[in-house]
Amino acid sequence: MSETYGIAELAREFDVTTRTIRFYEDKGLLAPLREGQRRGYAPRDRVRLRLIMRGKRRGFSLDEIRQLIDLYDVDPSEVMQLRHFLDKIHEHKETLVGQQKDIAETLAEMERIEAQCSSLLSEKQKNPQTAN
Amino acid sequence: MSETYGIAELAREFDVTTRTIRFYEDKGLLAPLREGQRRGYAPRDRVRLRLIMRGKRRGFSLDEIRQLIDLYDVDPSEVMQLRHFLDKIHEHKETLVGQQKDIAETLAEMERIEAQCSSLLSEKQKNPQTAN
DNA sequence: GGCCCCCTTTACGTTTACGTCAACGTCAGG
DNA sequence: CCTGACGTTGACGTAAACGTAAAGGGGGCC
Repeated sequence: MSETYGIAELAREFDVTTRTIRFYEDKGLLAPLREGQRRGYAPRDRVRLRLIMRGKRRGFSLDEIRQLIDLYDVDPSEVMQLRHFLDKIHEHKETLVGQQKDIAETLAEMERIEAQCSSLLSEKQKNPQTAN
Repeated sequence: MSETYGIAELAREFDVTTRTIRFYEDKGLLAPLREGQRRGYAPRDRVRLRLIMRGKRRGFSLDEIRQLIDLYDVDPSEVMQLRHFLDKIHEHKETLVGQQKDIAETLAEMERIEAQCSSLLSEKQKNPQTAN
């Protein structure tokens, strides 16, 4: 009834080990409820875990990820330094835009190589004997 | 006259230590010339190093990065398995597209938070006394 | 009761990506 | 000749991010 997930459940859903999930808790990335001894994961923990995975895919360290999660987590009604908060958001946005540029460049190069390569392939299929 | 860089020179340019550069060589990511005992880095090595840094920023392991560099490095006239090569490119492209999506999502959320936050800020500036 | 499954903590092992230190060669300048 | 900057290899150290094994509690069910 309490609408919480077990650790194994969560682990299966995100395709990680329970060890990993506990490790994240150790590092302050997750903070599940305790039902007696057991951990109880609420929907918000699932959201957090999703954020963690997304961060990892982009190569952030767990430490960086924790800071980012904290951005999501701030209760705006209690924020003392809204400006400072906005600054951090701006910073992160710039990082993201930089990464987008990086990726776009790489993608462009990939497609250049790809085109060059597949034209070569079709050429070989026409006259397989021709060296050079 | 030989147009090569010293290791320290390169290290300064990319803001890494010489140790790091030698480490990359150990891992097969760089292959500088040898001038006697010393390493001589040609422009192509600089290009490689730039690729390495870009890969790292996106969270790829050195091993993955080596494979990607090899993609750039293949001499098309000697490629035996063009198809396999194209497959790898496709794979990598999909990873990149996935990352783009990740970033786009995050950016959207950042802007949502930002808007919400800055509207709160302007509200507080109008009547600073009002709690809640 | 016996078995299975899920959960717990503690603790040591592993891989990656370097840092750090030792011990030594080499060459230019004073 | 001495110092100092720069270079070399080799070996050991370390932080991050888990894996893995040990040792055990608790519940369900047949």
